[in-house]
Amino acid sequence: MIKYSNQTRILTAIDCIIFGFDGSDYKLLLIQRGFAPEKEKWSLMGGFLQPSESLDEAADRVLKKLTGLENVYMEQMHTFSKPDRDPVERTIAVAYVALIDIQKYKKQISNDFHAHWFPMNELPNLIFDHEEMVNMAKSRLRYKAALHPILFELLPAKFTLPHLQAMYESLYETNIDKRNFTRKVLSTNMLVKEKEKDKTSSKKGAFYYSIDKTQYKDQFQTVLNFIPRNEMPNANE
Amino acid sequence: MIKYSNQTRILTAIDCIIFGFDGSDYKLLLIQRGFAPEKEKWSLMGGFLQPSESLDEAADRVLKKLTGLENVYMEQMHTFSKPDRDPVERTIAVAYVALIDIQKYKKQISNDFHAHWFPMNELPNLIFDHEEMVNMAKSRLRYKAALHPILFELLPAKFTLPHLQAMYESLYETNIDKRNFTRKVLSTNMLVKEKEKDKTSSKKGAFYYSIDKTQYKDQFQTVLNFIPRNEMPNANE
DNA sequence: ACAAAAGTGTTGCCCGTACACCCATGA
DNA sequence: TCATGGGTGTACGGGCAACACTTTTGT
Repeated sequence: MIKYSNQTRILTAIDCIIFGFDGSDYKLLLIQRGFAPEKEKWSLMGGFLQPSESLDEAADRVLKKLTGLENVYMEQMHTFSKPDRDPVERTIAVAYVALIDIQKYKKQISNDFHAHWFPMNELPNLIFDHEEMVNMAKSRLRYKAALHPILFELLPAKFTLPHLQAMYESLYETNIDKRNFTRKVLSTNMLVKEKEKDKTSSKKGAFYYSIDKTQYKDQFQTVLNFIPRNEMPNANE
Repeated sequence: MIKYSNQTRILTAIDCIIFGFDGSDYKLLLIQRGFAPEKEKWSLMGGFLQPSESLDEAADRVLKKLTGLENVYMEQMHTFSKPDRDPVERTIAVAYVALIDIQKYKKQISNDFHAHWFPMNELPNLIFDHEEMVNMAKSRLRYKAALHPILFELLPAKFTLPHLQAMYESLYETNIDKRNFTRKVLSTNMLVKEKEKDKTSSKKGAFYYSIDKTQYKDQFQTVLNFIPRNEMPNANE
């Protein structure tokens, strides 16, 4: 087969920005690079695009290799391309953002990569342009979560309303009135009240809720309003 | 310098989805390919990423080559990567969306590419996965324009309120109450009323307005509400 | 004079916000 | 019994949508 002539072929990398929420803080899953350059420095989990796979497949593969998880919420964010972003040789990097239930991950931890969950405000220095990727991902998450129920992807199967609210309050660094928040969230019909309570964080105990997946899917695209108008973030682009 | 070993290097293309608005219809600028494969078929304007440029620079270069325009509103949309999307050899394509004032373009037309503006509902068949790109771009434009004053990028320096309203009505295929629309738009302080009128589309004539660029930049990130709630589009991802 | 498009105000309703007390339980 | 966090209702106000007539001017 004839090829395009006189064009430069370069490497394509995938990097995954993996968010989790532990009940009070957002965390990022980072690895310690096992190969040069920048060996042993902290980095996003990544890999190179292989000949027979699409970028989405590559991202799934990379995420699974690190966490063991499949069918995780993940979407392509942005492609980074500064000519000198990788000092070894020219590489463009397609960044993916994944939101995972931090509990699920804990069971599947693979130690091959020296992975570690870092709280968002205590991130180590990262290699290459990975900090830029993380900053963009944070800003996009804030933007998107203000409009769509995307943060639910970070929750375990059963969670409490205070837990959910803490997740929003932490992301927007604000306090939300719990009566208004509860009313808004429940009015979407996306939550199902369970019979059991979570007694780990109070004496009275807080009822567990779970997601009504049908409602969730139907309403995922809807523009919501869990965040008071004044606290709305800016677009990032 | 040492390179990464055993990894596949592939071509990276840039494709530009170029939107215009002629006063009543949205249009897309397409070219007739001058080289194989699919020679003479209609296609998005594109090119290959060169060794010393970033993707943004490549997109600017490609857009300028076709239209002569610089400093145009353009942003990276998505990277397409199906292994067989280009039959010649594996190529990933980074799609950029540009919004241009169709009047400006007319003066600068470059005939090298047999370019033509097609109305959005009369698009020809496109090569490769370019239709998928266009569909995603349409859907993202609808989403983003419902929240941010991005469509102003399509307007000439002076335009009328009926012109502006037609642009929104066409994109959302809906009728908007002109009293409510005017009030909302003017309340942003982004528009400056000019002294002259446009008499081409009515006997009475409609006042020209222009953009207050300071206000526009300040408010670009704000979440707006020109579109009635019921007509709000869905997210696309 | 009439046709065709531009311009302009008011009302009602709904949604979003502010706000404070009681409940359940373990220690 | 008391301390801790969970759960609930109301009233007010602003913003959004619905709605129709007058103005201008070219023909």
